[in-house]
Amino acid sequence: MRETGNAAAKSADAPACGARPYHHGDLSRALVAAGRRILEAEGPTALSLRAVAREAGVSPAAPYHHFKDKSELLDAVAEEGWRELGDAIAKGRAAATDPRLALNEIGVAYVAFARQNPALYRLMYHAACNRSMMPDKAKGEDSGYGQVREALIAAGADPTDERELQLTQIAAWCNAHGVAEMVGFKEFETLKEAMGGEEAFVRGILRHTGIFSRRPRAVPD
Amino acid sequence: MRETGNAAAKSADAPACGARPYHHGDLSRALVAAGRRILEAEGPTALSLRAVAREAGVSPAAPYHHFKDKSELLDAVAEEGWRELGDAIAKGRAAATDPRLALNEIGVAYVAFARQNPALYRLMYHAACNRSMMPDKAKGEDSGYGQVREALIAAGADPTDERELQLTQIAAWCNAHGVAEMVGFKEFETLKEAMGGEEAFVRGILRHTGIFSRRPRAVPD
DNA sequence: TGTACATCAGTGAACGCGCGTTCACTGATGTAC
DNA sequence: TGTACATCAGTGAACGCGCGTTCACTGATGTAC
Repeated sequence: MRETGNAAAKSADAPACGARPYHHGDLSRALVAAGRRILEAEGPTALSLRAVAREAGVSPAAPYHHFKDKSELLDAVAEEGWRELGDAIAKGRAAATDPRLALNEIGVAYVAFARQNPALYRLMYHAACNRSMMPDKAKGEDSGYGQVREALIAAGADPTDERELQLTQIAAWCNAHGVAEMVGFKEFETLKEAMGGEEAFVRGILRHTGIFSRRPRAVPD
Repeated sequence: MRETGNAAAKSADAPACGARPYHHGDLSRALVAAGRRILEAEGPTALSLRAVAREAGVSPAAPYHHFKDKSELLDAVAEEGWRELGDAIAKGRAAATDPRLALNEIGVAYVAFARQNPALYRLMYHAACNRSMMPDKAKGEDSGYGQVREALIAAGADPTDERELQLTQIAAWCNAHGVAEMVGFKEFETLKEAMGGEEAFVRGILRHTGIFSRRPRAVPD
């Protein structure tokens, strides 16, 4: 079942060697990757510990050398998701020429990520629901959440009014989450096509949620 | 296990009789109710067909006389949820004195419902994800979705621009969904308390999502 | 009003399944001397 | 450089579990005559 002639597993901290060692070398990482593959291909209900081990070509007991239990493995998958979401947002933000439009691009990037990884996104949401909202790494400046804050300030939000800033930040995040989860509904298919595709549709919705098209000061829209 | 001396099951279409008949009389309804109870008490993972039958005091095979399979039963539970959400929204809408504020009250009522029935709300969302967005009953004028549309028009939205109206309607729904799902995050606990409770917090977020505090024409906020 | 019988809505035992987790084990690795 | 040994990271068989669903059954109901 195990193909020993495979490409070498790439390890980050263990010394990288040419041939895949008997001891997998980076099973921890491989399991997370396998989890993502299952998530994308077969959906969240198929994401069992046994399935992940199977997908990674390893016995069902092997994961226990790397994760305390199933939920710890799932957390690791979710954490990778948060990291990637942060990257996607950074990319979207960088693509905006005018800082006032950055927030809008962040929204589009957020929704796009969730749509491209729907099952992963659900898992991330669930992981965030329990314990803290997001893993610590997703709270720093370069996290998606942190970037929204910076983009808001860059767009003209008052950085001295902490409460208002936080509320706006939360509202933006809620909006993006809502759009991300609902944009795939079949009900919207007709309108989506009439508008020339999903991205245009998403932009249309975001445009209506005030916050993403916020201007520095009240300006008639 | 079955207590035959119980209060009579109340049946809507079968002739109501004093003592609970051997044939349950309204098992279909009782199963849906049992499903809701499990959902609220033990969460969505506990919602198995067997658990529902158990909760209803009936053998695991009994539900098959009323529902094709598990998912049909779950759909019935979700549909009841959509009906109740519609009612909750109507109540919130009616509570607003000024039609311009109705949309805001709808948002608050929506979020409150989702927060009071979190597991049911998730189930509803899932049921809507597949098949059509919501059961047919949830699309009429008195459905939550339909009411948002009317409230928008009452608040001054242009009823002749169908596309814009639809986009606004969708945006409002997305916003409410996003807030409903994220407002419970532990991360927000501090801010929530500082604002004097969850409702104030929710109103604060909704106020920032333009759409719920929309005025007939552009007015500085 | 009484009886025969079809139909309905239950029962409870059984099926096969995949799951999370544990266990004693073993092969490979790396370190001390 | 060679050997002994502790440690690490796998194996595979087994556990008990609850699940969805099927099955032959049976008790209650309602209708025809």
